[in-house]
Amino acid sequence: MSDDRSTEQDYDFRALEAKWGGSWEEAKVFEPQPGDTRERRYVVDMFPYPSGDLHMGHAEAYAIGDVASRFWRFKGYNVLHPIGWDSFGLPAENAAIKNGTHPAEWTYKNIEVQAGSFKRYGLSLDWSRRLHTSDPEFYRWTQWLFLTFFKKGLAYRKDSPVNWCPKDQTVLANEQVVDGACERCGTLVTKKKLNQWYFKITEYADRLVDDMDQLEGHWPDRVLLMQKNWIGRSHGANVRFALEAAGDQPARDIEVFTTRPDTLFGATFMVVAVDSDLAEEIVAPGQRAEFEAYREKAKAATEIERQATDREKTGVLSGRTAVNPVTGEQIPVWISDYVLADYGTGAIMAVPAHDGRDLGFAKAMGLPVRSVVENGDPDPAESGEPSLSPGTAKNSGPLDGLAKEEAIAAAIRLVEERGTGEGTVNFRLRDWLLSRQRFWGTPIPIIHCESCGEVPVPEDQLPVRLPDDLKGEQLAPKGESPLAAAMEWRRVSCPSCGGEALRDSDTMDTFVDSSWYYLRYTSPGLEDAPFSRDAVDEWMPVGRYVGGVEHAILHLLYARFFTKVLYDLGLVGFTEPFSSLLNQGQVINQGKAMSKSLGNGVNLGEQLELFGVDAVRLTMLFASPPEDDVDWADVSPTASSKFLARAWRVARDAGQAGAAGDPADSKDTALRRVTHQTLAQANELLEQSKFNVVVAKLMELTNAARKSIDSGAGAGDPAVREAAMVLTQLLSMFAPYTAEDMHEMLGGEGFVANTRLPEPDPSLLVADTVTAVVQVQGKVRAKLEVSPDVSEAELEEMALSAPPIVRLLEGRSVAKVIVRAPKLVSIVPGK
RNA sequence: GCCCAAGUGGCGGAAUCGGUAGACGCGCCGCACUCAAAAUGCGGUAUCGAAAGGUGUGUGGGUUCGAGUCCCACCUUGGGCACCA
Repeated sequence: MSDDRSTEQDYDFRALEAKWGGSWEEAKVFEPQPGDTRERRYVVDMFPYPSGDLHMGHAEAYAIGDVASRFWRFKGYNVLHPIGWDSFGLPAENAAIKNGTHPAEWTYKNIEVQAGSFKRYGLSLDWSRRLHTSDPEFYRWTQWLFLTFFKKGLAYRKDSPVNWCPKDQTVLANEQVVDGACERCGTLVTKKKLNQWYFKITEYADRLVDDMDQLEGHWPDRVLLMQKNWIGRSHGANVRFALEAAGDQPARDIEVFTTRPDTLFGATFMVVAVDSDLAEEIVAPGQRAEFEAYREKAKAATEIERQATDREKTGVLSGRTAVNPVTGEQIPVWISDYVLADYGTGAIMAVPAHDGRDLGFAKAMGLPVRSVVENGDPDPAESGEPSLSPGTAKNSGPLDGLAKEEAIAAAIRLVEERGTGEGTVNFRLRDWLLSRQRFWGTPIPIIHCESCGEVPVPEDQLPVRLPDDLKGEQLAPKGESPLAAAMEWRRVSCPSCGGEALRDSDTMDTFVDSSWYYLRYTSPGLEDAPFSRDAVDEWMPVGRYVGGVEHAILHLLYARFFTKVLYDLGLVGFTEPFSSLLNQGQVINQGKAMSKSLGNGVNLGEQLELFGVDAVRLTMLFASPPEDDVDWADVSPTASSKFLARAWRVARDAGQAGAAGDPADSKDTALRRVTHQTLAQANELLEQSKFNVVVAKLMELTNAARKSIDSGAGAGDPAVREAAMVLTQLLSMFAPYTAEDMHEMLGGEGFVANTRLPEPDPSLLVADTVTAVVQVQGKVRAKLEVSPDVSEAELEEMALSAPPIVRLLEGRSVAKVIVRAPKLVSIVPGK
């Protein structure tokens, strides 16, 4: 039994961090070099927002990206792994208002703090490509891209009721409204009619769904599913119902969208959304007073109330009658708030027998219910439950007897022949509202001219810079952008007619910035374009994109949309930006998200002080698979520290023993096997991002090497040296400081980060004996040590003659023997 | 309400294809070193049983020589969507 603490020199993470800190950046270890022709790989971590210093969540996310990046470097790829900051956004503005300063002050101060922490954290980043979205050199190109979209007709302005956050005093995208409240501050969102800028993302809805095929298996299934549901593509038909003339109101059509045209014969009334223009247009004079009262009531209901799906249905008669185009029946047209104005056409045909909501309304208003699907369900008119099971059409004239899918097709043909409708596709997705009435964002580069309308700022006048003399209170929200009041900044001459004109005073949603930042990394400092086509095509798509699931829809959908538009414009040669996505879990504490109010926050800086960078990184990665949450209360950075010290001592001892010679000559083939198997397994596990298992394998390798040093071949054996070197390389992905020191102690040249992983020796991957299991009736009854290339016949023979088996089978016949050489024999005894 | 994912020791978690369940670590127990402790090292640790042996991957069923893994139903937890016609 030996004690490996015998030398006075011992593991000291503080000394290591001091010794190796900054050396990688100085030596440009992680900067791709021009002219490097090796295959490229691109690793991007979702860039941080500069609020305060890095926290535990960052520590996990960036550790994950770092292992991926270092692994590819070890495999010999030319790897790009950049960093930047998502540095526009509200918190900077709120801080500026509070402190009477400009948002840039707070922003860039925080960025410097975070950059320092990133460097300390030992990440393999290329610092030369660093970007900040709030830099004019960056947002100049955000503006250029906006104008490019604008010229293509993909950016437009319209008046519409928008989500408005009364606290933040800004509009919100649909995606930023959660349960009727502002995603950021939790205030209940109200509707406000405003003139706003939109990106026409709906034009790409089909491709955003279809191109997910490319991502299947490379993105988490749930993210793809969430996007699919969010886009909400549904196939169906638009059907026009003739609205009869009444008084001096002329006849016209009401168009509805339905996914169930097969139930058209069961449409016994229609419903128009109360807040739609259509309701306003068609309501009969006699019903107007009642309608307006109802509309006021509906408006007063909060979004939460309106969305409660189980509340009693309400509505008023429009006083008008429509004609069911297939039955010729006259049916009443109702107005209700259960129909959405901004989905489909804002009006529906109601088939109460086969739709729960329509049935609820029919029951409330005493309207007829007619079943048109034969499916064995009880009659909804009596049961009060909608009949939803698939079946065959009935009471439906020409459709009778057809199964659901055929009936749908036949119904579409029917309305198409009669010119009263057609098959169509509808989406839940709405256009992306991108303008914000706030200061700290990319100014929208449009000039409004009385005579010329919306005029793009000429390219040579970009960027439209934010004024830097607005401070503190001047930035306070007033319901319109703080820029609106900066008349000196706004007043310009029209680029088209030279007359007096005003700049657009809104800024862009920061998701516009993050929709293309990963492209800019490929072309740092480029002055005449946002990125070079050659550079993006060389690096893109991103081979490993790491970030939280909270961006499953928003950011990732927008970035995919941008990429498709840029592809159509010929600016990039690919249609999907991120070919592989990894969602890391959260770092929590005691089963709950860390928060000030719970008082369970863990401070990253403190953890780094206590245990060191390497131990914290290792703890994060060993705790669980990267996509699972890490509960800091369940893990032990102390244990990581101990392991690192053990590993470090292995390298120290091997280094001090000064081993020389070919590992192939070592007698310690057991250790060599472990080394090469670890190498092979680590390769496979890293490919699958199973970092926690890789760490377990490294612990086993460390233990095996320790054993050889203490009670085997000894520290001077070349097999020990080999083990120590492989350990050092693999460990460097997780614990870069410790590993650089181990590399040096082992007499390695330069940085371990610059080495390549050796190929495992295939002859060492097969053991000289394997344990074969003998099962009787599925239970393990004997184990045999056999050669890995034992024949099936031999193995069967050995199994049947093994004493425990012979004993068990005494007096019984053998019905069947299944042999899977060399691992298993399964015996089925007869009666 | 609809859709999805996951349930494995005291804990975090392992387990290519259906083939020895519980790797690795934490915690705990014991031992060595020490005056003692810390640190370090070594050993043990699913469960019932003295042992032989039995039982065990949320529950109940099924397929199979063999199921943590596949199928069906259910329970629980987490997530997404939520009057989207």
